[in-house]
Amino acid sequence: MLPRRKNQVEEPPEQCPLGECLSVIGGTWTPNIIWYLSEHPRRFSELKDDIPGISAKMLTSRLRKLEADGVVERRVEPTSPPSVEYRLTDLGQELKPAIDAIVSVGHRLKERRAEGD
Amino acid sequence: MLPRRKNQVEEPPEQCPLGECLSVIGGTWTPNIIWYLSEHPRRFSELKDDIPGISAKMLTSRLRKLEADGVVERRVEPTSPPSVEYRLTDLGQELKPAIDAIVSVGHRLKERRAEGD
DNA sequence: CCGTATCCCCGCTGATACTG
DNA sequence: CAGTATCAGCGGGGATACGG
Repeated sequence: MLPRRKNQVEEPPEQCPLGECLSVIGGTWTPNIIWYLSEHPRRFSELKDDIPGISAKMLTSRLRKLEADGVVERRVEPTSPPSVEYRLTDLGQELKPAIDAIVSVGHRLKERRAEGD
Repeated sequence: MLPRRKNQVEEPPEQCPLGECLSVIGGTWTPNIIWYLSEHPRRFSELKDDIPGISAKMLTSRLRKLEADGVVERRVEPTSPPSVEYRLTDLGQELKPAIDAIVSVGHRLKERRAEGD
């Protein structure tokens, strides 16, 4: 039988660029990574240690995507034990207000639920 | 007048409640739905028409989840042609700053890419 | 008009083992 | 230390058909 080909749905014209930003910060671990990097640059293992539960694979995956999105810069220190530092780019810094806003409302959501909404 | 908010103390080693909020606005269509409802209440068909490409299934699914999250209220008008109106709750309104911040940075991401990033 | 039910693809994510 | 490779599972999301 013929392999059923998924209908190619054309991208819906986004009225507002919400998808643009959420495709950047929308992953499971991504916002946490950005949040930690927004404080200061960190090395791979530091991030892995700061974010309990994340696997090396996912951390790599997310960092690579963030690099591709131009929000994170990867800097290799050619020391004898190799060390790689990640930091937010200028563009990445612009995500901070959005992250902060999300954190803020996130707190209220938790409070609301704690109150037995 | 708003009651004075809790002091923003720095978060303990606990992770920031990004997931709390992103689990609410993190769906593919969810932010758009919230965005449109933040302007004014809309009916089911209006939303479906305003958001090109969304299926009834997803619209229902997202609206039900937003209801469960307490950010959207469903109001049935018992008219002869049945009509259902959705609107943001008070809690839902609190998401607007986050949405706005995301929209804002979303614009910059688009601009940045348009510049031949 | 306002949904529900079903099927199915595919990308995200985890676990584990391996490399420079 | 900083990753890569591979297998496997789950759940989001789309298409279609049907119900109130």
